[in-house]
Amino acid sequence: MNKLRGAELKGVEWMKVSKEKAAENRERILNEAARLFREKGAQGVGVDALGEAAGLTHGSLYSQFGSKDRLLAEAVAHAFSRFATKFGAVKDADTYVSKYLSTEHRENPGSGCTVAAIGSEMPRQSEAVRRAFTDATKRSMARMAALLPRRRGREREDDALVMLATMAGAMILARAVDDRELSDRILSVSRAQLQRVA
Amino acid sequence: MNKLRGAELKGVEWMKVSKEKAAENRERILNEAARLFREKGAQGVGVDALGEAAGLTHGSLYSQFGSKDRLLAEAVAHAFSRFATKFGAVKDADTYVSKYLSTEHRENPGSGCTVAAIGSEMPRQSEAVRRAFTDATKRSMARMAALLPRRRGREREDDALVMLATMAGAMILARAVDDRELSDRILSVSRAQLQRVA
DNA sequence: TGTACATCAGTGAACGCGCGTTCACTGATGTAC
DNA sequence: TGTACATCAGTGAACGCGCGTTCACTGATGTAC
Repeated sequence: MNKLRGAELKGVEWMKVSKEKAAENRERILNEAARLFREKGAQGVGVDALGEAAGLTHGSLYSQFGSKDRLLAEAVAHAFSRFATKFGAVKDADTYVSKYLSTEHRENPGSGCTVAAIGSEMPRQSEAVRRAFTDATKRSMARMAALLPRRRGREREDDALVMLATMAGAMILARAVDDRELSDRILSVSRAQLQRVA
Repeated sequence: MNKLRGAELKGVEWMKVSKEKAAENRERILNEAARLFREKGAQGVGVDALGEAAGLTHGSLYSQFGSKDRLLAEAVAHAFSRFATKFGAVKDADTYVSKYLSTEHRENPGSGCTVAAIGSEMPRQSEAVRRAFTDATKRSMARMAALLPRRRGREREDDALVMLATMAGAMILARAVDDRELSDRILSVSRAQLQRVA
């Protein structure tokens, strides 16, 4: 029963965690939650599985976050942020599109775009979760707009919004269909069209 | 306890349903399931609620469909089909885009596009459900392609796929964000861009 | 510096609840004669 | 056409299970003196 993987250091059986260790645990919970929610959906993963993935019991989630819903809200923000980091080095829209609409991204929703992974579940989420999602979406828009060479200001943001919608929609469709050929085709024709426009 | 709304005709308390009545019940279950799954997600609605919405008990779902999953598979096909019917009279891509990317559609997921409503839940569904989704997606592609004036054959289908992806992605984003202004903006800029292309 | 003790991250048992599914039963329908 | 009975759509109680949450407890950490 006593797993304690989160605190198994120095070989002792049990050890109350220091503030530093608690902060590490929190980060680990967020990383695993951000992955699991994207892989299995908000309702597809329970508090036991979330705790276990971080090497802790479910009770620790309540110490750190208070409820599953508040963990979800923080995990959504975390997931967006981690995904953005993966694209931090990208300096042009073409590269962004290629990377986003890749088979590598399609096969790995757990480390991928949050919109593509759980976008259609958002209307049914709490206010806190939707606020986190909305704020992150606005940041995505601004980041995408910065990569677009033509236009400026509001119109550039408009273009960024349509690009984000197209990429997310294409990835959702590509992951949803049970036909490899069609899935590949959705990715490649969307890539081609976006790179023609950008 | 004894509700029997599905069979309350002629004022009698109980009456075994005829084959005709059973077929009507089946249709009613499918209509309600197609609505509820789109409104609440595949995991967001249970067999009790599904039965009750059709005026029956959950047991009747098992007589008719055998399991919740098989009902979901049939409901997905049904939902796509009913949505397509709403667009049956549309004769050009511009009108289709306007109707799809409308606030009316955004506010009514239960009678709207299945991709927009539960698209990102599809990768986690059973083979039967995904097959129903995939078949319906192919039909959507063919129908959309038929509305596109330029190009032909495979290239026209390619354009249709990108349009479908953009519309679904835009609707998912517009429904997900907790900011009316941004939501309206996503719809209008996507409409503008698609009508420029089509 | 050493001692006494409050703090609080994490544990694990327990809770009420709703889930999907099973099953014995009901009784009008629909059919065999 | 009339009678006897098999069929089967739908009922409702029961099942085992996993869910999110609560809570008394543990014990090293971190602090007050």
